[in-house]
Amino acid sequence: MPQSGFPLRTPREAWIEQGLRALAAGGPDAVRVEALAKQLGVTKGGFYGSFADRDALLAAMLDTWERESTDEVLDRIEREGGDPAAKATRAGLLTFSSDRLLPIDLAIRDWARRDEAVAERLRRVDNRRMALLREMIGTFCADPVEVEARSVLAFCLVIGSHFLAADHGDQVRAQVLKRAGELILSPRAGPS
Amino acid sequence: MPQSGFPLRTPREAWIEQGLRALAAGGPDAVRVEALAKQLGVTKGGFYGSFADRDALLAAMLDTWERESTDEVLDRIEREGGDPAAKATRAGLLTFSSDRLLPIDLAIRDWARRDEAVAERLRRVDNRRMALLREMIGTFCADPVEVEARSVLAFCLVIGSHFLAADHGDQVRAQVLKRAGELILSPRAGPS
DNA sequence: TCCTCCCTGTACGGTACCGTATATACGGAG
DNA sequence: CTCCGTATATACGGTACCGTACAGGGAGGA
Repeated sequence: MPQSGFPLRTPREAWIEQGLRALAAGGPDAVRVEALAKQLGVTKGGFYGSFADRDALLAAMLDTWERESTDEVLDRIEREGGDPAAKATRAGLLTFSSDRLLPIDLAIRDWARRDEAVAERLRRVDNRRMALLREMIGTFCADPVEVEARSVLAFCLVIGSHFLAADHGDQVRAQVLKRAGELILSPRAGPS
Repeated sequence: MPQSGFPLRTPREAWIEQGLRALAAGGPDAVRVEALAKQLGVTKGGFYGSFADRDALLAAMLDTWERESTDEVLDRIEREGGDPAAKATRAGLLTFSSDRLLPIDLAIRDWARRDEAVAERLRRVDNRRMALLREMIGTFCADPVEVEARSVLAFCLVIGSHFLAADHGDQVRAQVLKRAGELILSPRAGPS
C-alpha cells in the first residue's frame, strides 16, 4: 500500500451526483447540504471532509457538468465520425435527449442569468456546441452571417422549446419541431 | 365617507412591485417577506394585513404579471391597429424590450418548469402571444404546419436568445438576430 | 381635545440551514 | 486481539426566514 489509498465511504462523486439532481429539480437554491445528506441516507458530517463548503460543491458540480457536456460528448462524436450533419445531430441527441443532462442544462441556463461565473462556463460550452452547428450549416450555406443566423436559430429552437408553454391546437409538438428543424437546416426552405 | 376608505400606508401594489423585482433578480426563492420589507423601508409587520401569507403574494405577483403581459399589451396593440405584422412586432417590442417585463418573463419561464400552476399561467400567456404570430405568418404562408413551425421558431428565437451564452466572433449579436428574424418572417427565405 | 381604528414596529416561537467541534464506530495492520 | 486512522454521527452556535401576537402611534371624526 504505497499511499493512503483509503476509499471514501460516500465518495465525492455521490455528493456531486445528488447535487446535480437537486440542481435539475429545483435550481441552485435547492442544493442544500443537509438535504443532500438525507437523500444519501447519511448526515452532513462527512460532507466537509470532501468539500470545503457548499460553494466548493457547486463548483465541482459545474466542473462535472462542463466535462460531461463537452469533452465526453465531443470525444464520442469524433470517435464515431460522420459528416458534419451526422455529428451535430448526434451531439444534440446526446445532450438534449438525455434525461440526465437536459434538466441540468436548463437549470444552469437560468442560473447563468444571475451569476457571471456560471455564465462564463456556459459560454464555453455553448461556443463548442455552436461550432458544430456552424460547421454543419456551412456545408450548404456560404454567407457567414446567414450561417450564424441559422445556427442561432437551431440552438434557440432546441433550448427555447423547453421554455415555451404554448399549445399547438391539434398538431403535436414533435411534428411542429420537426418541421421547424427542416426549415432551418434545409437549403432553400420557404413557405409552401 | 361611504365605506371605510382607509388608505394603506404601504399598499398591496408596493409589495407586489418589489416582489416582482426580486423575482426578476433572483427567482421565486428570492421573494422573501422580510427582505422585501427592508427594501421598502418598513418591517414585515404590515405585510400580513395585505396578504394571508407568502404564497398569496406570489399569486398576486403572477396575477399582475399575467394582466400586464396580455390584457394591457393586447389592448394597446388593438387600439393602435395596423396589419398583423405591425401588431406582432409592437407586441414583441412592448414585452421583450421592456426592462421591466423581460426579466420577469424569463424568471417565470424557469419557475414554470417546476410548478404546474405557474406553467398553466404561462401557457395562457404564451397561447395569446402565439396567436398573434400565427396571424402574422399566416398572411404569407398557407400550410398550417409550417405556420406553426415558423411561429414556434420566432418565439423560440426571442426567448432562447436570452438563455444562450455563445459568442459570435466578429459579428454582433443584434445583426445575427436580425438576419435570423428575416429568415423566419420572410417568404422564400433560403441560403444565399 | 379626545376617541377610535387601522397600520406597523417589536417581540416571540418555530424551522431550516451553514459550518465547526467532538465523540464514536468500523476496517485494516501488526 | 489491539491499535490506529478515517468517515461519519451527534451536538452546538449562529443566521435567516416564516407567521403570530400585541402594543403604540397617527389620522380622521365627534
